[in-house]
Amino acid sequence: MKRNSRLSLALHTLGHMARDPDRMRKSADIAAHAGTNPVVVRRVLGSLREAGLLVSESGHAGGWRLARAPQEITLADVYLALDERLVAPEPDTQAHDCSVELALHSRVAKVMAEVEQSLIQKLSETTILAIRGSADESMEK
Amino acid sequence: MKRNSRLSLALHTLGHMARDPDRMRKSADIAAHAGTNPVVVRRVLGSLREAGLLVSESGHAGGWRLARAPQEITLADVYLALDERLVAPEPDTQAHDCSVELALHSRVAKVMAEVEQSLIQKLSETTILAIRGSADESMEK
DNA sequence: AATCATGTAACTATACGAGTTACTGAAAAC
DNA sequence: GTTTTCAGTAACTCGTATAGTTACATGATT
Repeated sequence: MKRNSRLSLALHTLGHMARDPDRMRKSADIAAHAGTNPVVVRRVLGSLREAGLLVSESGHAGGWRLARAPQEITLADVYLALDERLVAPEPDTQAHDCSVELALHSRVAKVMAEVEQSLIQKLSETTILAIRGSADESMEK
Repeated sequence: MKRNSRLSLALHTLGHMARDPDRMRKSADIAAHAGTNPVVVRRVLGSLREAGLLVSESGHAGGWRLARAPQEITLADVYLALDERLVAPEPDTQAHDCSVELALHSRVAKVMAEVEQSLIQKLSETTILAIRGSADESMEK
């Protein structure tokens, strides 16, 4: 894996879950399908659980499941749950003793905030139920 | 420094240059003002030179200067010159054997491309001449 | 020729995220 | 109640990206 992999993994997994919301999925199976590690899956899905998108259970019949109907979960929900902001939080550069830097920061921050809002708006227009291909094959047992 | 520092450094420097376009600035002075290293400055400004935004000269009266009028240079020009794309190029994940992943990729890529265009559009509305604070103090000799 | 700037290669340091191992705890099966 | 099977999590390794640094070559001016 490389970059943006958390969001990719999350959306990919929820895309599958949307098709069969009642089925419990083990992190090991999800990891195998996504080509990664069960611990990585639990970490990412753990964030989604904290955001109220998923529920998890231990034990024999344990695993992961959607916490609500797939048409009630948008790509924006997932994006926000992962707390991955497009714009770097601008590490509050020390001692703004330069007026140019101050003016620059405020201008760029404004543009970035607008773009971020625009992204969230666009993502909110698609639900995970709408993410699907033409055929249903792998991972569907 | 940390992340996004190339763009910050570039914009910051051009913001200063816009006020006094004819003055030559040495990478050492720019680095001192920005709190970084002369080689780093030359690397970043070198990209801007390749994009036709700056010119550089060697020798005694050498240094860096704007290649054209500051009102003819927008933040978008700088952003594009650095070739830093907001959206990760989606590393063309191997073997799309999963329809969900395919559908997901095309949908997300479309949104990201739109957002990227939106960002460039917004950045193009501000010139480096417009980036200025109220007072003019440091680095202005 | 001496000086002073950029240009650049090569290396180090650091930060971050994915991946991995190894455990604990909970719930169901037996 | 013991075993099995899952999630939860800490702690570590590893790969990679980028800033920073050192060193030196090249070019222009004095």
